[in-house]
Formats: sequence, C-alpha cells, structure tokens
Amino acid sequence: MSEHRQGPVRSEAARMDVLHATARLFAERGYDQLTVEGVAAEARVGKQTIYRWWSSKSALVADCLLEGLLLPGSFIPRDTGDILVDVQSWLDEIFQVLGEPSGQSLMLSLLAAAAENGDVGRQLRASLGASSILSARFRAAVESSNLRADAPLDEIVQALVGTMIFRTLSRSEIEPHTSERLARAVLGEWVRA
Amino acid sequence: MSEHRQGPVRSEAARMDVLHATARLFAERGYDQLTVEGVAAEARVGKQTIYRWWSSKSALVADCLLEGLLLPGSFIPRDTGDILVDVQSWLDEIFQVLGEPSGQSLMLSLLAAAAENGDVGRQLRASLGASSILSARFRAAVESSNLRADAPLDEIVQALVGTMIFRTLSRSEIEPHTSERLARAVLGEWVRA
Amino acid sequence: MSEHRQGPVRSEAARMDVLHATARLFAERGYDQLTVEGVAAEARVGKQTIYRWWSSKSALVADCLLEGLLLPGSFIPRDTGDILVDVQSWLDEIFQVLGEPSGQSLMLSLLAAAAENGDVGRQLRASLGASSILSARFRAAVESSNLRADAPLDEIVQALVGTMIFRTLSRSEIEPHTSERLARAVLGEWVRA
Amino acid sequence: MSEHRQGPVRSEAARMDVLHATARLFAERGYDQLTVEGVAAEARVGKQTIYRWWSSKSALVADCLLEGLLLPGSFIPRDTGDILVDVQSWLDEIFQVLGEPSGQSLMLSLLAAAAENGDVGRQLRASLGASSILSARFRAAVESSNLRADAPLDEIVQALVGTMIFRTLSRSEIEPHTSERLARAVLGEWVRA
DNA sequence: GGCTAATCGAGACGGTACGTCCCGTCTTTAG
DNA sequence: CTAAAGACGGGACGTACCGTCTCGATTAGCC
Repeated sequence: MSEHRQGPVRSEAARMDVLHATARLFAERGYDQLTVEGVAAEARVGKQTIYRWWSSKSALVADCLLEGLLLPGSFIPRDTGDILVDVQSWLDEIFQVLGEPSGQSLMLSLLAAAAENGDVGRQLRASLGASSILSARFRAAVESSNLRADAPLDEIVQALVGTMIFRTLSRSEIEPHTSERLARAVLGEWVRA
Repeated sequence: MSEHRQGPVRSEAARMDVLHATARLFAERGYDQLTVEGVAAEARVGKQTIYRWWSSKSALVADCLLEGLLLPGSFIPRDTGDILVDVQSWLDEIFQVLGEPSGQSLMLSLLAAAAENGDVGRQLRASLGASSILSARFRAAVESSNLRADAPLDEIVQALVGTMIFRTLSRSEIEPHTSERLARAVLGEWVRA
Repeated sequence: MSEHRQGPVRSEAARMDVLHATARLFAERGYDQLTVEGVAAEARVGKQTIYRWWSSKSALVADCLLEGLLLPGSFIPRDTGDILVDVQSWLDEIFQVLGEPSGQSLMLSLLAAAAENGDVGRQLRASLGASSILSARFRAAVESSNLRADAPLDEIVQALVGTMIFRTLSRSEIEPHTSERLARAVLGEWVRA
Repeated sequence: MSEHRQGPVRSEAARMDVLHATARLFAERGYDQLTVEGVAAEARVGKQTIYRWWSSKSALVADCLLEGLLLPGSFIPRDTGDILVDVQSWLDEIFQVLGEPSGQSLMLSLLAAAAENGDVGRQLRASLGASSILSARFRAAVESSNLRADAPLDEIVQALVGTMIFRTLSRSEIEPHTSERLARAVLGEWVRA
C-alpha cells in the first residue's frame, strides 16, 4: 500500500563522514576558509554526494550545528540558589572562552554562517536562546521565587546572549566587572532578595 | 630637503567612485555577492586602484561604514523626558526596519562583514555602541535624573543593540510588546519616577 | 554435463531499446554528445543493464552499426553495363548526401567513433570496404569483362571510399566533375572498352 | 588616429607553453585522454588563460598542427625520375610508420580531432592534401613528362592519402605488395614510360 | 511450490573534468 | 607616479558523466 522507492538508499556512513569533516575543518580553519571541495576531500567523498544532500556550505554548517558537532558541550549554569551570582559566573566562563583567540574565531565563524544562512541562525537560537539551558535555570529561579514571576525571561536571555554576540563582533576587550555590571543591568530589576 | 613625490596624487574622485560603487552593490546584492571586480567595473576604475588603497573587500565595507554610506541616517531617539518611553519607541522604529526584507538583509550583510573583518566590527561598535546617539540620550537622562547616576550605561546599550543583532541573526519574528518588555527588562531597574 | 544458468535470460526488448535509443541519440546529437547515461534514460533502462552487455559507448555504436541502425540503406550502385558511369553516379549520390549538413555530421560522428574504437573501425570496413555492395559490383564488372581481371579491386574500393573519408574530414567543398575525375583517376587504367 | 588598446598584451611565453604542453600530452596519451586541465597543469598556466584564447581542446590541437608541433617532419618523397617507384617507396615509408602502435595511435588521435573540429580537418588537408610535398612531387613529374599533363593530381593525392586514412581507421593489416598495387591502381593510367 | 540465481529499473556512490567566476599580482600604455 | 585596462597563475565553484555498487522486484529453471 505504501509508496516504495527503488534503488539504493542514502548512505549514513557518507553522511556522517561529511558532517565530521565539516566540523573538523570549520573548527580548524573557520567558516570562510571552509570549502565544499575541501570537505569532500577530507571526507573522502565525491563532491556530488555533498551537493546531492546539502545546498551549500552553510547548509553543511547548519546540519553540523543540529547534530551538536560544532558547539562544545553547552555551558551549564550553576545553581547556588542565587540567580544573580550564577548568571555572573556563567558570563565569566563564556567571556573567558571568547577571550581566547580560538574561542573568539569559532564564535565569529558561527556568526558569519548565521548571517549567511537562516537555518544556521535559527539553529543558533535553539542552542542559545529560549530553549537553552540558561533559560531552564531562569525558570527554576522563578519556581523557587528567586526571580519575580513576571520577569520577561526571553528578553533577558536575548539581552545576555546578544551582548556576548555584539561584543564578539565588535572585538571588545573584556574589562573587569563586565559580567557583574551586565548581570545587574539586565537582571537587577527582577531578582528577589 | 623634504621628501618630494612625482606624479599625480591620489584621486579623490576615484576614491569616492569606489566607495559609492561599493555601497550601491552592497545594498543591492549583499556582502557575499560583493566582489572587488564588480566594484571596479561599477566604479569604472582599474582593479589595481582598489588594491592600492584598500586591502580587501571587507576593508572597502569598513570604509563605507566610516563614511556613513551604508547605514541610513541614524535613528535618533526622541526626548519626551521619559527615557523608558523614548527607548521603547526607538526600539519600535528599529524593529520596524528590521522587519522589512531589505532592512533585514542589509543588517545581515553588515553582520557578515563584521564577522569577517575586525575593522568592520569595530566600526559597527562606533556606530551602534557607546559613542552612539542612543548613548547620548542615556547620558542626558542621567543628567536630568531620569536615570540613576550609577546605571551601567554601556552595558545597557550593548544589551539593547545585542538583542537586535541576536534577533536578526536568529531570524526571530517580532512579536507585539517586544519593545516594551525589552526596554523594561533592561532599563527598569535604573529608571527614576 | 552442460553449464546451466538459472534465472531470467537477457531481455531482447531491453537490448533493442538500448540500441534504438543509441541510434536515435547518435543521429540527433552526434558521437561525442552521446552519453551512456543519456542512452539509459532514453531507453528507460538501468545503467547497469547497459554496462552488463556493452563495454563502452563505442561498443554500443559498433553494435548499432552491425545491426544496420546507423547507416541508411546502403547506396546500391546501378548496373548499366558501363562500370565507369555506374561508379560515377554512385559517387555523385554519396557526395550529395555528404553535402548536406546532416549527412556530413553523421559521417563525422562515425569517423570519430571509428577513431576511438577498433571495433567500430572494423565494422566500418565491413560496411564500406571489400565486402560491400560496391565490391560486388566490381566483381560483376570483372565477370562481364568490363574490368580487367587483374584489377586490384580492394585497392580501388579503398581509394574511392578513402577519398570520401578524407574529403569529409577535411571539410572539402564538392566541386563539379569531382566524381568524374575521381572515377577516371582510379578506374581508368582497368576499364575495358 | 589608430585604435589603441590599453593594458597588457597576450603573453607569447604562455601561448607557447600551452601549445608545447598540448603537443607533448597529445603524443603521450592521445586525443581523448587529452584534457584542458591536464594541459594547464603541464604548462603551469591557469585554465582561464587557455579558455581565453582557445575555445576547446580541439582548437588547441588545431593550433598545434598549424605550428607544426604534431606531425613529424613530413615524409619527403624521393625523386628517382620514376614517379611510380617514388610513390611506392613513399607509401612504404608511411605504412611502416602506421604499422607501429605509436604511429597508428598518433594518426587515430589526429583523425579523432579532425572528426570533432573542422579547423583540425582543414589543417590536415593543408598538411596532407593539395599543398603537400607529395603534390609538389607530382607537379614535378608532370613537368618532366613522367606524368600525363591531364592527370587529375588532386584526386590522385586524395585517393592515396584517403586510402591510408581508411586503412588506419579500419585497422587493416598491411599486406605485402599493398603499396605496389595501390600506386599502380591510382597512378597506372597516368604514368608515361 | 519453494529455492536459487540472474535479470531488470532506479539511482547513490567515489571520482575526474568541465567551463566559469573571482582572487590578488603583474604588465602595458596614457596622462 | 597614478590611473585605466586587462592578462596572468591559481583556487573553488556547481554540473555532467563515468563506471561500480546496492537496493527491491521480477522471472526462469531446478529440486
């Protein structure tokens, strides 16, 4: 009854080879040095096998992101009971990574990919935005009355992540107390003693 | 005694032709469709004339940004005396522009250029960050005691601009009351009745 | 005792579909535009079905030639009793066909195929050379004493056919009286009053 | 007054590098193994430099032929005073070369190129046809009354060369006395004691 | 009737070469 | 010495086919 397709089926091995090669080269050389030809060579795969399933190099990157091959295991915010402190140390950790050249250039590459390709952008939102671990921490804080129930959680997350992105793009140096000021600026209003 | 140079000096006409051509093509086709060859043709200029004075296409874009050829005349926040209201309407205006395809893709192209080239990024900070008109409005609000004197102005500006950038990159739809919630999230703490 | 095979035997339908598709595409587009993939599609046959039975596209063409699908029904020389006249009008007919673009390009394609593949070349010899209808006419002329018994028939046929091939390859225009001069040049010696 | 073009002029060095590389690869590997990419690599030249000046690989071959880089110094017929003998030994020499695999495959490659590209074909005619050294020998024979004045020289040359081509394409073995029979078949009529 | 093996269509696979676009450098002529 | 024009060596693009392989369905002979 069902619709049957004849012929060979997509090779999962080839698919993963391509994605791993993409991730490897992306991390090594960055987004704009990434080439489809290079990925094909690294993955020992025909170029056509890439173009058959992905429309462009940015689609490759989006898919890698989806498979979790690009971002290191998310930064998990601590839970000391004090949301302000936890967000501060979360920001510190991130600024730490973005302070290193490799961390910075990985982020810039991701942003370049996101600027070029909507799927990468949306994927990035999924990783860093409302559905992220940070969001979960905020919801927990609301639960435990550490945050006011009417706090605009999405906007707060976006403001924090957006600041990181803006600072990365604008190559801002990290000054002392940045995390503290930022956390207080955005969260201060909504924290309960 | 002094160092004399023979021959004609740099042609200002050629310089502006190049920058205008860059701006035109950037706006029309976006950053990654922009090519040095295309700019040279559009400006009716030899390629070498471009490479003599600029190091890459991203340097061209950075220079255009500096000359104010890319961003439409800055959004000037109103001054009704109520900073919260003024920031809200400023955000509304911006979200309006970013809601249109042309505004969105101009912004995405700028972000792509900034991700690729530090000068563009720093230039972007100069246009949108601490030295921006929005910052000036905040300082005025502090002056008039509409904002607390200890408000972390830079962080606030970064949070607002960063949110815009994050939402653009992640292709977020603009929902009603976004501006209101965002302004309150970030400014609430620091506004004085 | 004998070697037995199980399973279905070669499909004659598929075989003819392939050969007809080859002949059609060969005539339409010429030899070097001919592709195995195109033949498979035109014949609605899997590529493997072609590769199972033929080793290359030139083998396909050789087979078509063998089946008589490429050359239009051979040019049959008249028999007026005067071999010189008959050869002349045979040459006229052929030069006529080779004068038209379609005839010329069919011939050129055949020559390309023959240059690439020995089987095609040998097949061409079988069609045009010693075993051809022209040869038969010569033998008849010898029989009826219209040609000397010691006439080197093979060399004469080769000289006539070879001239046609050379003129085709070199894109020579056909001038008036060519047939007459050629027939006399090659045959004159051997004709008997 | 005259039309001046600015800018660099075609590089003669690059031109000759390309042609020599083409000739080398053509002789080594034959026409259908010849690739534009391979020529570019061998000549250490950008592909675009080839495509800028030649339309296809067959145009490269035609140009090589024109520059005399493909055919070994023409076979020069002897002049013993007896045209029949001289043509015979000329044919022997050629059949000798075409008997060797390398000579045969060079010829087949040339024929393939000629079948594909009219310029190659016309060039081949210039090298082997009416303007050839063989033709000159025939004219000398007419001069010295060794050949009848009304002998159709062009047709005779074409018949001889055409036979060689046909025999090459059809992979005919060379039998003893072929040259003799062929020379007599085509020339017999016109030779004077 | 069930089993085995070869056929068929379709088409994914690793590759090679295509012809084009653009890079950044170099070369030429004009002013 | 600058400028335009544009040829140069090079690298990547996205496409077309190559010849091999894998898949599910079908079909012919054998037990």
